[in-house]
Amino acid sequence: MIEKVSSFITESLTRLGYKITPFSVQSPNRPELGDIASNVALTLAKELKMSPMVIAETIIADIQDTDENFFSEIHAANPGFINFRINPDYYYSQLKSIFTESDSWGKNDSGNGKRALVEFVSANPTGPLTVGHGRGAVLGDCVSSILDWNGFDVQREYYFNNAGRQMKMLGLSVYNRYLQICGQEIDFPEDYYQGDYIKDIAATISEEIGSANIEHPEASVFRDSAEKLIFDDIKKTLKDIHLVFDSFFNEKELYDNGSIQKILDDLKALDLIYSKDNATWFKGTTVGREADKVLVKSTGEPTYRLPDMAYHREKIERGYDKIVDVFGADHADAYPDVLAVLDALDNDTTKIEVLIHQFVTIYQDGEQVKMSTRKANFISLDQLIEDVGADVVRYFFIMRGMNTHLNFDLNLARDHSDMNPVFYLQYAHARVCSIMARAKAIEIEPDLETSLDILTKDIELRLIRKLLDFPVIVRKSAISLEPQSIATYLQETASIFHKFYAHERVISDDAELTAARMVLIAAFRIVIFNGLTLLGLSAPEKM
RNA sequence: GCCCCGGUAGCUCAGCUGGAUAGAGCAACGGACUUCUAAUCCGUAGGUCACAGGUUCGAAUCCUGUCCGGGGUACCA
Repeated sequence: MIEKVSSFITESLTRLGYKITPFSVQSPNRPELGDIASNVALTLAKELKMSPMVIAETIIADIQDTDENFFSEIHAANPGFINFRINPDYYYSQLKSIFTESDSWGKNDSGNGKRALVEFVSANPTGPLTVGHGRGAVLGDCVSSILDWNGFDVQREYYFNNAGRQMKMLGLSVYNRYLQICGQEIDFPEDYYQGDYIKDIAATISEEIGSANIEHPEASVFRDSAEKLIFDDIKKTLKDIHLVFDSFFNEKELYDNGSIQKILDDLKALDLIYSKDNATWFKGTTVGREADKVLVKSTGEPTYRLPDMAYHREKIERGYDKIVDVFGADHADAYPDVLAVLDALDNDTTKIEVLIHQFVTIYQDGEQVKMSTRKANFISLDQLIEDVGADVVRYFFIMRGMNTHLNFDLNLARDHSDMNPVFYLQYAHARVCSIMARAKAIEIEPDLETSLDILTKDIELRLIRKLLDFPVIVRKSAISLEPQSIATYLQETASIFHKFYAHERVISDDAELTAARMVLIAAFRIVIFNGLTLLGLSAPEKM
């Protein structure tokens, strides 16, 4: 609809010989002004040295010439806006197309089947997923769905590293707990993993092997069992939050296939690395970065940056058209180095889009809970899901913009009452299903042959217009990659429906009106269902 | 010090590629269940959009500076 109005204006400008400058076409805040408004005359005023109102009138006169009964009214308003009123017949016909398209209403093919890779979570198997991981998990999943709805061929990938220093520490942490279980009095080192899950793993190992490995801190059983048990736990958590990855990528591959070495070789060929203090440094400063960074430590181990670089190059080489990374704010400083190196190595980094989400702060009983995998006190994502359910967790994580700090009030989330905004959406769906079930029982079903021009009440037209916005919202979300916009839209749409419900009856003695409203609510059900589905939320038929 | 995010109603936050009178939920107060689900709806009240400049016909939105809060600034990931 917006596109349609937009092209009417553009055609008119061309006919009038006006220069085509960027202008807005949107629905105004105040509905009484019109269905669609444009500022085109205001933007042209300076260029044409004419009064905006005069320009507006000129354009209106010209547009009316090409009118195809699409507009019911066009008028100019101070200081120079053009307000359009759309013929309700257009809305009625569009409403029916919602019904026809059903499950695919809202989808578009602007992605044109291009391949997109979304990398997220990517937690190493050193402990259970935290609430912080949860935000990235849900965000990444919803972003993937958004791209999917916009016609991309999407792959969800989890990147992990099961080697290196962190894993070594994990093995030793388990070993030390194992010693304690075997009855030895030792001081558990402060910089080891403190969580209770380490004790559980140690206990499991002790049951299997007894005290056989007391003398063998380096025995692979500690590290390997820990990795396996923790990864199993992570995968269970992902499943519980209804998240399915298409691929898990092990950093080890990058060593095995030589791509890490290749980054170093290529950088060396470009004279972008040097040795200092027995370590290998990247010349960040010569490519515009603030500081040089170590890529290979004096111990010979790479820092995390190096495999990240190799991994991103690998992703580009795999041929994706769009590569999305979802990181927590703690990674914000790392990715520019990665991009800088890829740029220097002549890779197309415009394909890479990095989404940074701010931290999650958990409040419990009015008190802030600090989270750290290494320390004992954190609330795992798993516990959270068990507490409040996957739908609530998912919704809480995407209902706020990703770059604001998220205050997650546990007590509120646990509250299964009307405080919980997820239920507002789900209740709207359950309600509409209930009406439809009731209607079906008396053999009334939505019928596309129904004449809809009886739907003239303000609340009905508001609802129709809102429903028709859904594809626009989906399309916009592909640009912002911000699932919150979908959530906000659904809240607004559900609100209009609830108001409609409270004031008007669907099933009544008026057969004509009943039939028309059946089409309306069937269309609403499709929109709310599709929106919930897009966000990975369930759409219950009863509550 | 430097970098990144944020500062909008009592609280949690929308709105931010500039548009017409700044919105929602919760909390407060007052109403609506013999009715298709009251997990809902209606009403009242609540604002120097952190502050100061600037750009513009027009700024919560863009620019600069200041203040406050969070995060980052490792040969940890």
